[in-house]
Parts: sequence; structure tokens; C-alpha cells
Amino acid sequence: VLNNNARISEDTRKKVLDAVSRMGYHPDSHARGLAAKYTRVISVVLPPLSHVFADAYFGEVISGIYDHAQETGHKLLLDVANERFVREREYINLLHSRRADGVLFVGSTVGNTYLLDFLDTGYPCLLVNNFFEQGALNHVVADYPASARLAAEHLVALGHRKIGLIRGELVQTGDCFHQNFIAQCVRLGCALQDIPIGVGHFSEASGQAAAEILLRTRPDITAIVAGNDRMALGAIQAAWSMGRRIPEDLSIIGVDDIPQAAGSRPALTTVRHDLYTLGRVAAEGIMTLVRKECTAIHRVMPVELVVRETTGPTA
Amino acid sequence: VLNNNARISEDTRKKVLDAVSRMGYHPDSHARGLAAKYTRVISVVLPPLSHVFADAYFGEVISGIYDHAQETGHKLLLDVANERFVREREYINLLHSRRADGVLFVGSTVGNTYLLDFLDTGYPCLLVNNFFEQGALNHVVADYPASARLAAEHLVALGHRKIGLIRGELVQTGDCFHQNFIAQCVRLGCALQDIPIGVGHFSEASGQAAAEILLRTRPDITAIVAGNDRMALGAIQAAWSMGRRIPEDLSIIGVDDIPQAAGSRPALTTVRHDLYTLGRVAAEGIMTLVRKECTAIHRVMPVELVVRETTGPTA
DNA sequence: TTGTAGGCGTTATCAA
DNA sequence: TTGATAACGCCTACAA
Repeated sequence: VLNNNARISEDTRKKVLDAVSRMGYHPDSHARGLAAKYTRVISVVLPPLSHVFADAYFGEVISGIYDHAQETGHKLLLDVANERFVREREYINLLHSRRADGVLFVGSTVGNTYLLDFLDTGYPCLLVNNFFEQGALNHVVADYPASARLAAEHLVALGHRKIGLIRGELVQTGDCFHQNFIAQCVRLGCALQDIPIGVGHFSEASGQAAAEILLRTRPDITAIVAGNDRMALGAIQAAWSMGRRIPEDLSIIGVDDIPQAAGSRPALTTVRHDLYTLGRVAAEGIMTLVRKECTAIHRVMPVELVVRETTGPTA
Repeated sequence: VLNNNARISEDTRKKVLDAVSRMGYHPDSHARGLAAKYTRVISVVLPPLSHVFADAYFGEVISGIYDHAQETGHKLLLDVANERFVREREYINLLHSRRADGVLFVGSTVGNTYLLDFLDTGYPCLLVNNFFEQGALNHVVADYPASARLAAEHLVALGHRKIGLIRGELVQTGDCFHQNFIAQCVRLGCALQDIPIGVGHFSEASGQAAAEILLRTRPDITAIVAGNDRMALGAIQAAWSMGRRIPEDLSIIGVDDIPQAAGSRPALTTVRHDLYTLGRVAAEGIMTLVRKECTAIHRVMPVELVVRETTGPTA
């Protein structure tokens, strides 16, 4: 009755349903899991950053994943890829022990070689905004080459020729944006040495520090591109504290549009990677992998530029 | 051997361990769960807000919960208390079907009467910053009466006598802060009608809207207290757009200290509810409840005032 | 349309 | 110190 088998008479069905609600019966998830093929659980793995759940970037992705999972009757299990997780091969044990049907690896970190373990096994796993070795593994990513191009074209069109880039450290997405951004700037006529690079680790403080160095060593730059919204906010602080007005003296734009960046003062022009949708698509993808409806997912999500307060360089 | 039973000879232990690694054996979590008493899974339930995982408030709490759970070998299952969750009594099914050993309800919403279901059952559940019916259920909360007192004393000591409060809507924590704040202001010599109230729903936009109304109808107020950091940021926008300088013309302070508020410009004086620690303590609490080592948890976490840029009213 | 038996991979118990 | 066996509660298949 409970599994909606069609061969049950309406009469017994009623009786069973009645008894169920009367006695408060609920199927035991483990007994069910033991006998069934799937567990209807997806594991979400985040990088080992301190207070990573408080990061709006990951939060947006998780919200997207959650909403899709919920709509299709799946639960989410949380994990962080810390040292123990890697050492004990938790990422594979999760699937082997059938705690989860599939794993989503959100966010990229350079050197995640353990992911190679998934190449042999047929375990369902999907990387979310996580490039790995030229796409050897299934992934869903925002279009970083496109965002780099949009950012470069926007700034160059405004007249900027000397642009600082504050990129995030040790992540492939950062590498990808970095390389593409430089290439685009050069293509659009900037000199390579006029695109100085700073490195932060995605926090406001690191963005501020990187921007201070950038503005001190290259006071001639007229714009800064920051690899995420928080580093952009840090760059704003740095610029203010060094007496540069924004956006009149210095334009700052951010990558990964998040409400925070929109609400900042000045309102940041940003490349919008719709992280919520990215999460939804990833959740959908891992489920098709689980069901073996497809075997390869290499999907690139579109990107748009949201222009708020940016101006050209001071004459 | 695998369960570290002491009565095993060193010899067989080695042999078994060897075979295990050779054949890649992993215990099936469902079979184990079926036979064992506990599942070592804790469910975390968040309120049904849009993109709730992207909210730093909940993120901080989850980070604390996660870190403690991880240290004690527990997994976290995510849930959102949406309409279906309540209608189908998922909150109780989770435990009944033994998907989780215990549930943490994070964040408060007025009218969560379904939580009453936990009064009868002996199911382990713990409310986190979630007051319910005068503490009928186990809970761990930040000390909102204390934070209201700290905020009032700080502002009154600076000379403020007319203070706007922008509180969050429909949450008991907001009620609690609201009532205590008013009482404290009156105790410290303010007139009741000089503490006008605005209501937001925790977003920057709603804080901005509430602050605009407040500043238009009561231009005589010299300070604003906002129920969270984002509404405080909104209030800053509103004040700026209406030509008030901060903190010279108008002091703004926030509740629930989060890096974002610290990094804002001007840097907000805030009441620091250490949400990460709150999460850790909650995780610890639910586990003692699960193990039946205690039956009642009514814990109040200390609070501190972090003074950044606030000044007294303009003479 | 309904009842019954066997198996899923553990843990716990009892006998050897 | 070890090996054998009965639950655990569900699903599937087959028999009634």
C-alpha cells in the first residue's frame, strides 16, 4: 500500500492507511535503505575554509542545491573537505557505505588530486564551480572566460588602460579568470605590464591589503577588478583610506554578484554568476548521474555583467 | 575488529585490517543503522527564508554546529521548515524514521506551534536562538535581554535620548530585544515616545526602508539600533541618502556581530552574539540529549558590546 | 488480490 | 578468544 502499488484494493488501502495514522507508523529509513537501491541523499562537500557556511558564495550555491533536492525528495548531507576527510578517503567512503547516492564538490582548490580517485570508480560525483585537470571529471561551472571578457571589455570601453586585478589564491576558477582577463586586456590594447596582479584569499581584509599594495606600487591604475565581492569591499576601504574617490578616481568592480555587493556604497558593478541557479543545475545534474541517465556532464553556465556605479578614468 | 572490540588478538586484528584494505571493504551505513541504536546524524532545521543558507547569521551557527559534530563523528542533515515540512510533520518523521538522532531548530519564527509536538514525545530536539512559549522546550539562546541593556546603556551614556529601533519582524528574538530595549531606555531616563519603532525583515533593503520612514517621521532621533547587521547597513544607506552623516549626525549600531558589520564603513558598533559558539554549544547540547545524559537544556549565552564608531548626539 | 519466505549487511548474544 | 545465529525492518518475488 505505502509504495502505491496498483494491485491493492481500495478497501485494504483505506484500512492500512487508517492503521498507519492511528499507530503512527513510519518506515525505518535504514531498513528501507538496506533493501533499496538508493538512499535519496546527496552529499555536499565544501572546501576547508574557516566558517565556510557563513560565506554567501557557498550559501547561494547550497540554497540552489537544497531547493532542487527538496523538490525531488532528496536530503542533503554536509561535509567539509578537511585533512581528515581526504586522508580517510571519506569522499569515497560516503558513496561506498551508501550514506549518499552522489557527491557534489562545491568550490575549487588547487591541488585536489584526491578527486582523481573518482576517475576509475563509477561513483556519481559532480564538481560545482570546480575545474579539475582540464575537465577530466563531470562539472558545472560558471563561464569564467566570459566573465573575464565582460569585465575587460566594460573597463576598456570606459577608457581604462591600467587595471589592477585582485584574484583569489589557490583556486582554479581564480586562475582561469586571471589568465583570461589578462589575455582580454591585452587583446583590447592594454600593455601587459599595466595589468598588475594582487592576491587575496577572498576575505574583505585580504582584499584591502592587496588593494593597498596595488595602489601604492601602481598609483597610476584607474580601475581594480576583485575576484569576489568581499575583496572588492576591501578594495573600497583601501581606496578610501588612501584618499581615492570611488568611482570618480578609481573604478572597482567585483566578480560573483551577491546581494552584499549590490548593496555596498558605492554600488559595485559586478559580473553576475548566478550561483543559486548554478546550485540548482548541479543538483539536477548529480541526480541524472545517480540514475545513470547520463554519464558525462560538462556544463558551462552563462554570465552577465551588472553595471552599477563605474566611470571612466579621470581625464 | 572494526568496532575496536578489546577481546581480539593482535594477530587476527592485523589479518582483518589487511583484508579490509585489500578488498576495499566499507560497512554499509544502512545495515549498521538498522542494527545499531544510533545513526550519528543530526538534523539542522532552518526557517523557510529565501536563500536562507546564504545568510551569514545562519551560516555562522551552522559552522559552529558542523565543527562540533565533525569532531564527535556526526553528520549533519539539512532541512528547511517550509510548509510541506510542517504539514507532513517531517520534523517528527525525521526522528521516527531514524534518519537523525536529534534535531536542531535554528532561528525563531513566531507561531511555530508545531514544535509543541515535541512536548509529549521524548524525541531529542533543541531550539537554537529560538524562544518558544517561555521556554517549554530545550533551548540555547543568546542573551537578548542583556544585549538590549548593553545597547541602551551605551547610547544613553553617550547622551542619546531619542533612539529609533528597527526590529526584525515575526521573530521571538526580535520581540524579546524590542521589549527589553524599550524598558531599558525608559529606565535610563528616555521618554517612551522617544523610542520609535520600525520593522524590517532582516534584509538590507528592508532596513533602508524602515530607516527612511523613521528618519522622516522622527527627524529628531540621534541614534538608530538595528536588529541585525544587514538592516543596519540599510539604515546607513538611508541616512546617507537623506544627508545625515554617520556617526557625527546619527549613530547606528547593530545586533548580531558578523564580519560584514565590522567591515562596513562606518564600522558599526554592535552587540556581539557569538553565533559560531552558539552553534557549537547547541551541537554539544543535542548530543547530550540524544545520549540521554540530561533531559533539560535551558542555556543562555553571554553577549558583549563591541564599540566601534559611535558618537554622542550633535550638540 | 493477498500472504509468505528469503535476503539486504550489520550488531549482539550465546556457545564452543 | 572465536565462530555461529538471531534479530533489525524493509523490499521483492513467488505462491496461494
